[in-house]
This record gives sequence, structure tokens and C-alpha cells, in this order.
Amino acid sequence: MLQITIPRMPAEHAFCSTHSPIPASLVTDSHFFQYTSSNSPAIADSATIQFERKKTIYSQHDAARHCYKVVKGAVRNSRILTDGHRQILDIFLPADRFGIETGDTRSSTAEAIGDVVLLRCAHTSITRLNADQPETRQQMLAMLSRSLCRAQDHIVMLGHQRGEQRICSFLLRLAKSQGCPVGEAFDLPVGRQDLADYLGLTIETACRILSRLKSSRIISVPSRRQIIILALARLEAAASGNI
Amino acid sequence: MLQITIPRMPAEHAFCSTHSPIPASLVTDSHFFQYTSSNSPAIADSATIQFERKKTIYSQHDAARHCYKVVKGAVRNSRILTDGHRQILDIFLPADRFGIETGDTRSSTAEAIGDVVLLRCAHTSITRLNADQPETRQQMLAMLSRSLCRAQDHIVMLGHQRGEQRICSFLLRLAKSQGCPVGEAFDLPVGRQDLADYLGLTIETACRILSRLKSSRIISVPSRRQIIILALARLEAAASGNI
DNA sequence: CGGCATGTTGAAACGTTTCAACGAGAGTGG
DNA sequence: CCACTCTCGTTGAAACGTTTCAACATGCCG
Repeated sequence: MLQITIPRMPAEHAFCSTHSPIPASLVTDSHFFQYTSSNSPAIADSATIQFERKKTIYSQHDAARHCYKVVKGAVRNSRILTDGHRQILDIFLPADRFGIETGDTRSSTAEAIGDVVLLRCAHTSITRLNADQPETRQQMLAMLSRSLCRAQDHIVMLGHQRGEQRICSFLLRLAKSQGCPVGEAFDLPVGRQDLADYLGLTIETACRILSRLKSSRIISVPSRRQIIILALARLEAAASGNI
Repeated sequence: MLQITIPRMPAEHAFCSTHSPIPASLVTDSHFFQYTSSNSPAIADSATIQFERKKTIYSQHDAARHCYKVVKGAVRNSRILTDGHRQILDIFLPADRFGIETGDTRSSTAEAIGDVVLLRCAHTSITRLNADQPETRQQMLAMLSRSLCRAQDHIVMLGHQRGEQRICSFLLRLAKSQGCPVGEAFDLPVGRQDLADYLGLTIETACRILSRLKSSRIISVPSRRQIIILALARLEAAASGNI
């Protein structure tokens, strides 16, 4: 099922601004928990893996045996509902970690949006690291805690914001995470359908809102997958619901 | 600020069906992590505490020093938005645990809805327990993981369900958690405003939907805080969006 | 080039919010 | 006991935003 290839050289991180490149020889489980590289001892069964566009990283109801860290690309975490619709729970960008689960089976599905490079770490290694290293333990909890906080942000967005606010907030988050200055284009890592499914809208509504933002000269859309912020202040105002 | 009283006898758990009563002498941090009582050794600085109706348990931006387990009553976990609105992130019922946070400060507020009895456990004790006991470590992760899963359920609800589905799902969850048979009344632990803020609706919409369910004889509402399910199958159908 | 997935736009139907008015119940004090 | 007040819940009508269904446009790839 899983489409795993060990890449020759995982050193280039084109989309990853907050994450320093890690030499292949130092890619270990320990790195999984670190923001910056260091020279801690190597631990077995860790690896960088690649997934092609649209491949499933894990599925709902699968056994949960690994967790991951995004090196390059974007991953969508979603649930399929009984009515066939899909809700995207989170979108993971470079430096985000995901896949910790304490139940035996996955409660959601993770898929590569474009081509993706991940760092993978076995849950068994984590348990071992947890036993040995207090700071890893802390990191684990912090990771889950951060996921929870993000889910709560998402709840607030879906519970109390209109479509326009949701789109604007999301664009701002993306621009920020890519360190993109005003006036320069940044990548939209997802298509319109994913955008809509993440924001709890239909694809048509998402489209219309983007068109409206374009025609009010708040953003420009040089290509389907790129956005330029033209008026940051107005975008921020729209994100918080003013006018 | 905090309204803490050590109760004489925390043995009666009127609202708590899934939770076995714990003798006062055995209320320890270890109990915090257990589903059923046992005779593990007592550990210091744990306590049952009470909060009166509407009192704050902790506030957004407070230092995070304790976590809690509901013994009796209901707690709402919410965020106040910049526009003054409020989103309720979760409602904790007996046996639910909450308040684990790895950042220094709270990202949300917890308040007693009615009068509440809680078990409290210091984060420092948790760190200690984490170091000593692998199974506590596992429980901690499981607790956070369960919170995340609940938050994701909430996201799905807000992202893809209509008002009626949200209300029906919530009523079903409540009836289930109280082990209430069809035809008997169960408590609605929250008022209409809280119901609306949890489900991402206005109070008027929540009201109208309840009235509609009442007039279609799916539920009956003997008092403001009580519900009787008259037609379980139809309530379940409505919860999953079938007509 | 055709074929297919993806994105865009329009108009009507639908659900939710808003604003406003009114009702029901609990607690207080005369 | 009643009248008063305050909070909480209920209902109506118009305004608003979103969805639905349909048609059409764009880009990509064999």
C-alpha cells in the first residue's frame, strides 16, 4: 500500500524556511524532536521517505505505528464523513510534525498533496526515547499540545467566522509560514477543493471569495497556486471581520 | 481569585455514572490517571476542589500549573474572540480530564457551568509521575490524544453539519454519556447560550431547532434543562443528516 | 487535437443571523 | 401574597451569506 522510497540525498529543503538542512548521516529519531540540527547519537529505524502527489501516507482505521515530520511539500489530514463529504482537519507544512496517536488505529487519513518528503519515526522508538530522555518526553507532549491548540483555532474559525474571514486568515497564515514579504508571490500549497474542505466551505464559495478579494485589489492571483498580497492591512482587517 | 474549598466528603457522585466513587483517603494524583479506583500509594499535593456556578477555574493567559478531572457537574472550555463573541471549545462532564498544557500560559478559559467538584493534579506531580511510571506517561499521551480527537470531531461538526444535525448529535452524546434510556429525561448541563456557543450557532437558531424537534415529536422538553428522547431512530437520522 | 481534471461564474433555493418584541421563571422586598 | 426586577428562553420577519445546480473556462497531458 505505502509508496516508500529512501531518497539518495535529503539535503535540499526548497520550501522549508524555518528548518535547517540536515546531512543524511545525521537524520535520526532524535532529529525528529529537534528544531535545529545537532550532533546527538544516531538511533536505528528512522528514515526520510517520499510520497508522490496524492499518495496516502496512512488511512483512517490503519494501525498507528509511525509519526512524521514534514521536510518538504504539504500533507493534508482529513476525515471522510458518512455522507461522502470530506473535512480537512489540518494542513501540515515543512517543520510540522504529525501522526502521534495513542489509540491502536488512525482516527484520520494523511495524504501527500504534492510530492512530499517526510522524516519518519516509529512509535516504538518514541516510547524508548520517552523512557530515556525527559526532554523528548516534554517535546512529545508539546507536540500534541500544539496540535490541540491548532485544532482549537480551527474550531474558532469554523464556529464564528464568515467565509471571507476564513479565507483571509488562511492566506495570512500561509504567507507568514513562508516568510513572504508583501508584494511577493507565495505558494498556495492546496487546490481550491482542499481549500474549501479545510475551511468548511464549498469550492464555489471559496472561488467566489478569492475572486472578490482579487477584484477589490487586496490580493492578486498570478496563477492558480500563487497569491500576492497587495494590501496587507486590508487583508488583516478582512481576516478579523472589519468591513 | 480561585474559589477553592476542600469538601468534607467527596464520595457521592450523583451525576457520574461511569466513574466509581473514591474514598477520600485514596484521592491521589495516581487516581487522576485511573478509570477505576485501586490501592496505589498516596502522593502529595492532590485534592478535590469545588467551584460555584459561573466561577472561573482558569483564564486564558494564566500560568498553567494544574490539570483537572471532573467528578461532578460540568465545565466549559472557551475562548473569547476579538469581536467579543465566545466559542466554547469543549464541555467537560464527569470522568473527563482537562487542563494539560505545555505552554506556560493557558490558551483558553475554563469555567464551572453549575456547581462543580473536581480532582486537581499539579503539573509538577505529573512531570514526576512521568519520569517514574511508564503507564502514567502512556495515560498522559492518551489523554491529550483523546482531547485532540474530540476537537477533530468538533471540527467535522462545525465544518460540515447543519444546525439541526449539530443539535441532534449533541443531544445523543449527552444521553449516551448519562446512560439515559429512551423515554427517560436526561439533564442538559448547559443553558441555551452555551449550547449555541458550543455548536457555532446563535441562541435564536438553537432555540428554533429545539422547538422544531419538539413539535415534530422527536424530543420533549419537560423543563429548560431536561430533555426526553421520544423517537431515537428519528433523532439519529436527523443527526446524520437524513431528512 | 481531444479528453479530463480543475477552476470560475450565475441565479435560485436554502439556512442562519439580525433585530425586535415578548414570555416564563426565580429571587427579592414591601 | 403580590409586584418588581433580572435573567433566560422563545418567536417573527427581513436581511444576509452560503449552497446547489448548471453551464462554461482554463490548463495540462497523452
